Amino acid sequence: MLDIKLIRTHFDEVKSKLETRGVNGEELDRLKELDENRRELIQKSEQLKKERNDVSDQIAQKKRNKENADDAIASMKKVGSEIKAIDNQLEDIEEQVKGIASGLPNLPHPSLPIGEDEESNEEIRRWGEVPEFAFEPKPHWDLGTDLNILDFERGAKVARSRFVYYRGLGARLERAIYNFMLDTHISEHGYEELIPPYLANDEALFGTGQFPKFKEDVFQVDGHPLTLIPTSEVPLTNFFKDEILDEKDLPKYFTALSPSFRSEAGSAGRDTRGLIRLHQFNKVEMVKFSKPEESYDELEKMTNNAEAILQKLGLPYRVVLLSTGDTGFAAAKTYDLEVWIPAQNTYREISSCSNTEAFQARRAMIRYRKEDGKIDYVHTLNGSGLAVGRTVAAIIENYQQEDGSIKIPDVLVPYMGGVTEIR
RNA sequence: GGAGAAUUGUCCGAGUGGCUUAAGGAGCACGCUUGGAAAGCGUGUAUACGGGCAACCGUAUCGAGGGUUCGAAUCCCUCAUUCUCCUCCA
Repeated sequence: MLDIKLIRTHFDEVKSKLETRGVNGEELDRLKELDENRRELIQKSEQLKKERNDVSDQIAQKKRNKENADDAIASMKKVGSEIKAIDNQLEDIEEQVKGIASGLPNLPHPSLPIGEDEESNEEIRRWGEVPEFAFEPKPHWDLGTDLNILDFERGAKVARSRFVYYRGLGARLERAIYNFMLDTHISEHGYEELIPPYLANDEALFGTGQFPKFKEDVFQVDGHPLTLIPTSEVPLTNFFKDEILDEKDLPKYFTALSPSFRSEAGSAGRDTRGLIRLHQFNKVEMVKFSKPEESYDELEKMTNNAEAILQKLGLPYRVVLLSTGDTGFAAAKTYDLEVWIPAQNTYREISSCSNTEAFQARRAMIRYRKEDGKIDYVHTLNGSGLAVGRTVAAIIENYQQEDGSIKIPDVLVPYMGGVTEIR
């Protein structure tokens, strides 16, 4: 959610910035009109309430003195119904204001390249050597199926398409990877580990920005006001929902492993094979709560934390700064980490690190008290560190050998009980 | 799932329709006192929204949302959470 006062005072600036993100300017004109209307009604209503409070005191006084107060009571009866009428109108307008305001994306940070989509994204840096194979590299779904460590057919049989079973050393590899990731973040990067709820209520999903606009992307539990989390960003960020933190407790870092559930409505036909786009996948998430003035430093550090995982795993990747049009709803600035996928001869997203500034904090009411006693919204950041399934895919493909076996990256060998390859 | 009790400010806690602008206490901050500290005394101590350059003023908030009333922390309804007992369960 954007600051309504900012929209009020810097209207044209906000409007043109949001237009770079594909927002229709007319919506903002309407919002401005509603906001003015709203403030007028608030003043009317509050003035009448003051009158009612004052006269009620007088009535109480008279009653105590055993005097007659019928006239005052009669006139307050009228004021009461006036207040009710105005408040009803106000409620209606506030609903409309919230309807528009909660659907507006965050303002883009000035450093973003301006553009409609991923075509305008800017590559920041590359790391690692893209492997040269003396043979035709196979896609991970063929390698995984042949090695009997991934079973997509049975996943589809028991659930539906886009679900998978990991088997044997495949399951162990997944577990090795996420344990390695969590251990690295908690012991080298200063994060506190959480195991969060995997279902969240509507308020939490509103807080991080999935609701009300992106309901079709998630799985909701029939008969319960709960949704399967599409990312543990939801329970991690909402951990401090409605709380006022102390400045000395900032920055605060959380990490968690969780499954993520996504309906993938609208992605029919894309990545239909393999581990890249499933309805359920494991992800190690990083979330930070930061003072506003430090949040962009924290974003760089968080991105580096995610990169450290790829580097230790020896997976080549590049860092991409998303354009205004490609940046997600809640984010002011996002770096994507894209890992090399040999069989597709391209880089594919494996992490996304964002600073949402106060956008989520305002929705979830996460604030902090400064040294001087003043209260302000924190900045929240989130990033994948990393998507575990896609990491498995990247390892299978980048570490494949001519005979179809997979070499295990050195850092994972201890987590694999000494296993150095899968064959 | 069934029965009962509870939810008040930073914390504890009083408060069954109007002298409650939420008593009292603790904590915290500042001041007085002191050689210094403790004790004592005094003052202050929430959040949101609206108005105002500001000082400040107004409105709302006693778990949440509705309702009754001129007026609700207080009465009524719905819901959430916590605790106790039963049931079930890993």
